[in-house]
Amino acid sequence: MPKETFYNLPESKQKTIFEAAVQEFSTQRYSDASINQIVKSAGIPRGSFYQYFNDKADLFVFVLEKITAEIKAIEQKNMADYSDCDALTQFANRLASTIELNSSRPEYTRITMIQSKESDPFVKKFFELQEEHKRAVIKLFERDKQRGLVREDVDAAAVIDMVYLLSKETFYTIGSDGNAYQKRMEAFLKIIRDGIRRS
Amino acid sequence: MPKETFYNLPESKQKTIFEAAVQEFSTQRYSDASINQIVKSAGIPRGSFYQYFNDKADLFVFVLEKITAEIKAIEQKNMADYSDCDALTQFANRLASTIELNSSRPEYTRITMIQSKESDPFVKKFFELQEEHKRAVIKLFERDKQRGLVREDVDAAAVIDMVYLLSKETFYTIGSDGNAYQKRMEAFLKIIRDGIRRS
DNA sequence: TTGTCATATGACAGTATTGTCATATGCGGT
DNA sequence: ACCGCATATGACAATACTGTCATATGACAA
Repeated sequence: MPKETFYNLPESKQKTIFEAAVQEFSTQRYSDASINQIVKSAGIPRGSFYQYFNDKADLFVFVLEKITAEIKAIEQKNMADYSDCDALTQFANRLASTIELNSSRPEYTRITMIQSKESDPFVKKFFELQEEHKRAVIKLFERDKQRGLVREDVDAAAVIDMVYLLSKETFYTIGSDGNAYQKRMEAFLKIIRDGIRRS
Repeated sequence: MPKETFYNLPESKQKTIFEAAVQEFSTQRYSDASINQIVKSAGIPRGSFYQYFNDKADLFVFVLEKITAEIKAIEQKNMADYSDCDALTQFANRLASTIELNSSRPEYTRITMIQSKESDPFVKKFFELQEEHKRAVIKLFERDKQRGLVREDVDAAAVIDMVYLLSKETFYTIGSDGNAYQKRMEAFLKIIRDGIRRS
């Protein structure tokens, strides 16, 4: 948590520091990210930084919480439009929300891409698929099975893990090009859809 | 390439240094790996290291080439037994060779796991699916289509990318537990198989 | 004007890294 | 016994990083 002094700062200065941090964390892994670089880019003295934040971890959490909040907001918004679709479509759509953010704030998604490769458990936990979310999607699969869209024997958890993993990695490698991502994921999803469909 | 002085060393000492490097690269990413740590663990003075190798990259290439050669050897051996299987089975089997190595030399697979997350392009290129391999597997898919095992409209390249990606990531997250890996990959492969099968 | 207090600042200590280099060592041949 | 050469060695320079701390600054209140 940033110190009180940070919140006492004029908002413009808060933003300058935040943006400098975003810039650094979107190009360097957490462990490689340099406070020196951030203060230089924000144009504040090194000493001041430690007046605002306890340490690098403090800043990192601050930045990531702000970003994940934005992603969640977009996800929520998109969720509504798809509430009647099959489980796979809904899940894939939720993942695609990141792509939407990519057009307005590409640095945010770059942070996701870079930091999700960090092995430090402290960083890792920000990028794990929440068990709670997973359970919700499994429920959707149950509904699909009852509807007769999906075969009874399909391992829903495996499908979810698969799609999550494919999406994350595809996004990581293809990165900025939202169209290419969508196209590739469609190819993957087609195969999976055919694999779980009731014939 | 190691310098001549390295190869002039008694083999036991060469091995000691190699093992020390394996130890370091199996626990630290390339950029974080420390020559200091390696020479300490090998029990040689820092100056000597630079007598044997030009720099860290030199050592890294040496270690990785040795390891990939071993993996390839196991792959070749396993290939033969599966030459009549369908493309997916053969490809999955080839990937599983890593698992076999895992039981005899778990450090080697740990290197694969850790270093494949490195963003440095110099490191990255060691872990890319070779285009040449990919083409070979696509040919196998063509055969499967002719045999009537696989639907004509299936995008073979997508299937390969998918399986490669899933395998790599599953191995990375599950890691040491070969059984769990196999089980998980079977769940994934079942879905894909059903997705590409000719009904 | 003076005093107080939050904040600003950059020098500093401590630590780690890589690659170089001058010198020491020891072995093989003469 | 001696010489020369390949190799062994650790001190060193250069660099980068984090977090701390004593002091400077400037705003506001009395």
